[in-house]
Formats: sequence, C-alpha cells, structure tokens
Amino acid sequence: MTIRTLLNDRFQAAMTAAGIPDGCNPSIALSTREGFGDYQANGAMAAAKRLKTPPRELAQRIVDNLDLANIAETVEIAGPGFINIHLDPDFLAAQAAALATALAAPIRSADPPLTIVVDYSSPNLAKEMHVGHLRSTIIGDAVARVLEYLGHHVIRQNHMGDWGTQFGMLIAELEDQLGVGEKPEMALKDLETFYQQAKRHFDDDPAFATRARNYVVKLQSGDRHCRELWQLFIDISVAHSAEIYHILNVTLRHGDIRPESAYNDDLAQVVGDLRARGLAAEDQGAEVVFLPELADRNGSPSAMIVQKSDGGYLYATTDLAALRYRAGVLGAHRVLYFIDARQSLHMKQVFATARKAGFVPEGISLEHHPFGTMMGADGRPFKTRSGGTVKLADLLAEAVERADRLVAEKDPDLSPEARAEVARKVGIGAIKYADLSKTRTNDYLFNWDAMLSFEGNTAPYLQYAYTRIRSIFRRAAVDPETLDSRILIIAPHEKQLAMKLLQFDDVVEQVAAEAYPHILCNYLYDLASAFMGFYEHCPILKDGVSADLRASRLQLANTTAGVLAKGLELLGIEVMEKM
RNA sequence: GCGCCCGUAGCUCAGCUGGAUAGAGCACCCGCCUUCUAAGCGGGUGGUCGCAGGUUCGAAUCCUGCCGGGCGCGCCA
Repeated sequence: MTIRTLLNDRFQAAMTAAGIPDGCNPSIALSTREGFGDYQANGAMAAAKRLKTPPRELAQRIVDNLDLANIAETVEIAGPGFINIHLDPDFLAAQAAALATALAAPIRSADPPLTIVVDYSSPNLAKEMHVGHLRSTIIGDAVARVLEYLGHHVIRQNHMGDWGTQFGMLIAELEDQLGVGEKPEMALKDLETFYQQAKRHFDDDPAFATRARNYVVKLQSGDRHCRELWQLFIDISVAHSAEIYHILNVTLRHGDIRPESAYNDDLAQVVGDLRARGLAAEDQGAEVVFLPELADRNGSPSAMIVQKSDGGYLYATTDLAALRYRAGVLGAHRVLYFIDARQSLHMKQVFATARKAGFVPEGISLEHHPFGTMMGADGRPFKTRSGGTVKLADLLAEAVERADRLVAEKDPDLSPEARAEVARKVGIGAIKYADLSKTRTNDYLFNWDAMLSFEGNTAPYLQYAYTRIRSIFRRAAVDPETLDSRILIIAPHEKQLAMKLLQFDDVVEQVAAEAYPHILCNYLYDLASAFMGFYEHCPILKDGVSADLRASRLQLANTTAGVLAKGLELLGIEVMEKM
C-alpha cells in the first residue's frame, strides 16, 4: 500500500468517526512547500462548504479522530483548514525497504486482474512506417507494459491496415512489373517508391484505375491469384514493421497482429445486425448509422457510413467487428485505443454504435486515448527538408548517429563496441523519451538538440543517473543483491530521495488508470534530480562515513537504481552500466 | 455553419477531481572538479497563467462570452 493510499484510508476513517458524511474526500496531496509537512489533507475545507461548518473546526474534529501512530511525527492544522502531515523518518525508512523488496518482483498482483486489450501502432501495410506511427507505437507500448507490470492480462492488438482499397492499385502495379520480368522481391525492395509509382499510374491512367478497382473486389471475394500477390505485400511489410519494432524496443510480436483482413468475413453480418436492430438504414444508396446522441445543437444526428453504395465496407465497419471480437471473444474489461486525436469523432461514433448494437456489454470500458501531432521547428507537421514524409527507419538511424557523435565527444575512451551500444540506447531512448515526456494529447515540437542535449528532462539524464549509481557499486565492489541494511533518514537529501522513491507505486497506478506516460517521465526526472542532489551532498564511499551510514546510503542508491531501471523499462527505454 | 483540442517565463514544457508565495529545463549571469563519472551540483535574473465577466473563503484549474491558432464533420483510412 502506498503512503498516499494509507493516508487516504486513515483520513477517511477519521472523517467517518468525526461524523462527516461519505462522499467527502480527504484530498491527500504532496505538500506544496517545505514548511507544510510532507503530505497535506485538504478535504476539510471542501467538507466545510457542504456541511456549512467552519473548516478549522472540521479539521480539528478530523485530527482528533485520526490515528497516524508510527506513521506521522506531527500533524498540524494551518491556514483556513489545511492539515499538514510530517512523516516519521523511521516509517519512511521502513517503507523504502519494503519498496526495495517489491521491486525485485517481475510483476505486481492486481486486485482484481483485468483483461485489457490495447490497440496501438496499427501501420498501413505496403508502405514503410513513418513518423506518424511513432506516437501510437511507443505510447501504447509504454501503457501496455505498465498494465502488464501491475498484473493485468494485457492483449496487444496490432490492427494493421492490410485491406484498404489501395491494395487493388498495388496488385495492378505489381502485376505490370512482374509482367516485364521483375522478381517480386526486387519490385518491392523499396515499398515507398513502389507505392508512389502505383499511385501515379492510378491517378494518370484510367484503364489502370479501373483494373485496380476490379482487383479490390476480386481480392475481397477471395480470388486466389489476387490473394497470392497480396500476400507478397503483407509478408514484406510485416517483416519491415518487425524490424522497426525491434529497433524501437517495442514489445509487439507477430502474434499480436490482428489485421483488418481478419474481420473480412464478419462485415456483412455486422451490417446485417445493425439493420436488424434498426440502427442502420439505407440513405442515398449507402448503409448509414444515425446517432441522435451525437447530434449537433441544430438537432441533426451524427452519421456514420458502414457500407458504401457500391457494397464495399469501410473502416468503421471493421472497427465495429473488431470491437465485438475484443469484447466477445477476447473477454476484455477495458479496451484502449491509441489513435490520433483527429479520429476522435470516429471513435465516439464507433463506441456509441457498438454499445447500442449490443456488441459491447455494459461495464466494459471503451477508451480512446488520443494524441497530438509531432511538429517540426516551423510549427508545422514534421517533414523532410523537401516536404516529404519522414521514414521511421531513417529517423531512428539518425538518432543513433547523432548520439554516437556525442558519446565519442564525451567519452573518447570507450571501446568501439561499447560506444555503439551506448549510442544505440541513448539515441533510441532520447527519441522515445522526448515523445513520451510530453502530454500525450498536445502537439509537440520535435527538436534533436533538446532531446540529445543531455541536460534537463531527457532520457540521457536519467540513464546517466543510473550509470552513476552502478559506478558506485563497481568502485565499492559491493553486490547489491547482498545489501540487507537498515535505511537511515537523517540528511535532508536522504529524506527527499526517500520521499520521491515512495511515490513510484502511486505514479504507476496513475499511468495505468489515465494512460499518460508523461506522468511517469516527470516522476523519473524528479527522482533522478533528487538522486543527483543526494549524490553531491551525501558521500557514500568517502572517508569519515560510518559503516552504518555507508550501508544505508548504498541501500538508498540501489533502490533508486531499481526504480530508475524499472521506470525506464516500463517506458521501453534501456539503461547501461557505463556511459 | 456545427463540433473537438490548444493558448502558462525570450524558447520548450509541467502544473488543471479549485487550495497556501505558479514550477522545471534551455538561454543569460555568478559560484563549485587533488575527494563516489562536471553528460553533474548550488545560486540569480525572468511570468497581467490569451482577454473580459461569473461562481467561491480561495481560480492557471470550474462556468459563460470574446480573441488567436490547430484539427474534424455520410460513401479514404
């Protein structure tokens, strides 16, 4: 149990005993200032408003009924009705020791463990992954890792786009190229170029376009020849994305792929069910779901097309089929979607329709967790100098190159192998952290220098804090596994560090609930800063440090390393022993 | 036209279930390496929290209106 939870429970009990009705929140928060204790309870003032009682009087009644024996040294009422809590250093020390033990476990035990489907990455096949796929991929992966760490049953779903109308055009192009003797692996060597060629033919040549449209129909009705050509694209694309996931240290595996085509056979039934329930109706030749609950202020309902007038299905149809599968077959309690904010209306429509159609039972949480756009220095969506889409593979390679130059400059003595390893972890970590550390829902500016500057809230700063700790243990020749000493909380920097360490569990829980990885990033940065202060002000191995104090500080340092490593692992960022 | 999101220090960003004197990094200025990695630490300068009302003991945070920017709105995904 975290300190915050513990305090919340104790205050809740005290409020009940003091005759304050349920529904009044103790409102436990970290204190905002040195003199106001470690934690504060602000609930008395809100309760005062409801009960029409002076807040200080309520605060006094709460304190009179409060049992914080062995937890707090002192509790005082301040200002209009703040209750300031000064924690007992021995309690802090004991909690820190418990955290060290908890960190050793690979996962926690959730109560109750939930089945949680996480939909993320979902690239379009037959095109290379580009920067537009980065945010979904790494944010979704971080949240999936956090949920898994807390003991939930996480089912990753990579809803790859392998079934759109563009495949007709790609098949037509491939057939033309094979016709002139190209081998498929050569023709598809550069997916991006191939796609552009096909698009050009599609736009410029009406006969080609007609052929392409026919191929879509043949493909979706199971034509064998089309299927074989289509499969070539899929295999190459899947291999490409697997390579990107590997470089990015993302946990998506082949078994997590559940592409759009997997729902092909369900689409007619989805539309049929919608019709049968009176949700879909024919309108201008198309099947449309009208949603009065999403009507605008003029009363016209929101409309979502589920079948085109030519009989074809759309991504809304596929999403509905996927939702039914996730709730019905996979048994999800929560379904999390990490999809661009521009899809917000679409997601609302799909969720509302799935609920009304009974595809998703009551009580299952459907959550769209949107994210903003990555911007270039000009404040426009991030592009290459010539205005093209930035390939993810190129971006990641550049990150490692830039990191390599910096590592060579900072630490020329590293062996080439060690340097390459550090550069890889620093470069990839920097690019991921720069993204994960920003509020998910906002657009953010992509800036190489800021993310690789090794100063401030960056991955390298956190990685550096970790290596400093590991260096201490190398120098001391102490195996952290053998540490079993009492923690002493005496110096201010020891207390600050311990306090920060003990917020880890709260932070992880919050990320699991709200799906905002930047909360974890900001926490880890605060923790690393607290450690740097501790490192500068609390000598460990130097002369004049008693054996007890040295052992205690080693324990604190090691627990910090444990939290940093675990926190970064949850973000999908690697640490190293030296840098 | 309707809807969603954003506007906090020169720059990049936190803080938003209302809480005490709005924080951090960069940049700029001043200190700290014979002592655990200076990719570091300590200190300083810098803010009408877009504007105007409202609710409240208390508003960056909630409500309304306006200004500015981005995005979306039936046969692409």
